[in-house]
Amino acid sequence: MPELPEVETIRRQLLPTLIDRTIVAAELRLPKLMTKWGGLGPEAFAGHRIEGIGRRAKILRFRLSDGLTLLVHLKLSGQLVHRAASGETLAAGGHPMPAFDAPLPHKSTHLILGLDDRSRLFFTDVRQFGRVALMPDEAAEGFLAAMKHGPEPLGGELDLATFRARLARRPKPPIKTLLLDQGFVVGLGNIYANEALGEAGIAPARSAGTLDDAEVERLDQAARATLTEWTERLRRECGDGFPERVTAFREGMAVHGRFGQPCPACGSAVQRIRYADNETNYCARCQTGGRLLADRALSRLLRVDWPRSIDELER
DNA sequence: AACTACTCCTGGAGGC
DNA sequence: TGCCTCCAGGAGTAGT
Repeated sequence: MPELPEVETIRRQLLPTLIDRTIVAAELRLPKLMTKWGGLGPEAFAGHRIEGIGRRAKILRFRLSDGLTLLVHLKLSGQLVHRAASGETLAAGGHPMPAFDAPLPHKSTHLILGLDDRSRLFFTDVRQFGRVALMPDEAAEGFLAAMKHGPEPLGGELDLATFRARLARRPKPPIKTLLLDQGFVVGLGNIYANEALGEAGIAPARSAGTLDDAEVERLDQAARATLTEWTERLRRECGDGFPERVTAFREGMAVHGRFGQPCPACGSAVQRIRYADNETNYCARCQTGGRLLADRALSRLLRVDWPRSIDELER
């Protein structure tokens, strides 16, 4: 569930409470958490100070003293909670289950880092998809480079020319599939890809190559704007005391998770299709790009549930 | 080479 | 109440 806005928000939450803390102990309760990505074992944590927290794509990158890097990917259900010795939650983010104020460690807490002020950082992940790796800096750089991530949408790395050029290289796949591909552009997951397509008014099943110049420009704008706006919104929503809202907050979405509810723009029911292994919500009236028939033919192949109202829309 | 389908997991929701 | 099935959805990998 955590996509770029959530991961970026967690990074900002954790930074002030973890910076300059030294790790004094580590307890790894689920070995595969650290073996899937390779790197050093949990015994290598002790004695290293946290000097910074960065981010590449959806991966948190902790810079540790003595040339070590800690990589953390929350995947679908990972969560990080920083608790003071008193039990007070100092910072938290990621999947909101278990609740951020629940007793820790939880049965799904897989890694606990003890810090020099007796606070602790808990990594909890009920579905065990998350990954943690501790590596020398150069190894971490190589590891990240091998992932061949696309450009970062926040911070100016992605612009219209770049977006257009990358799109032109892959004209065939459905545009939604491209947006989800971290090699195309990083940061978008199912939620924000749905929202970006909604904002741009482009049907998710269209082949990328069918987008005209204006649509490409709208999508480029929408992708960056969606991620930027939600990052800011989460930051504001978090404020100083509501970290549980980092991922729980979903009010204000136009199409994602709103199957059957009225599209905020035109009022027709938000539709649902399934492909690329996930659920896509979109408004069939606003997001056609004038290619409704082509979309419908494609979507039959993709086991789409078309609404009865679609025939009315075509008239 | 370029896509798509499957896989990793478990808790919660909904049907009966 | 409880059992079953489905669903959530990042991303690596296997298959076509």
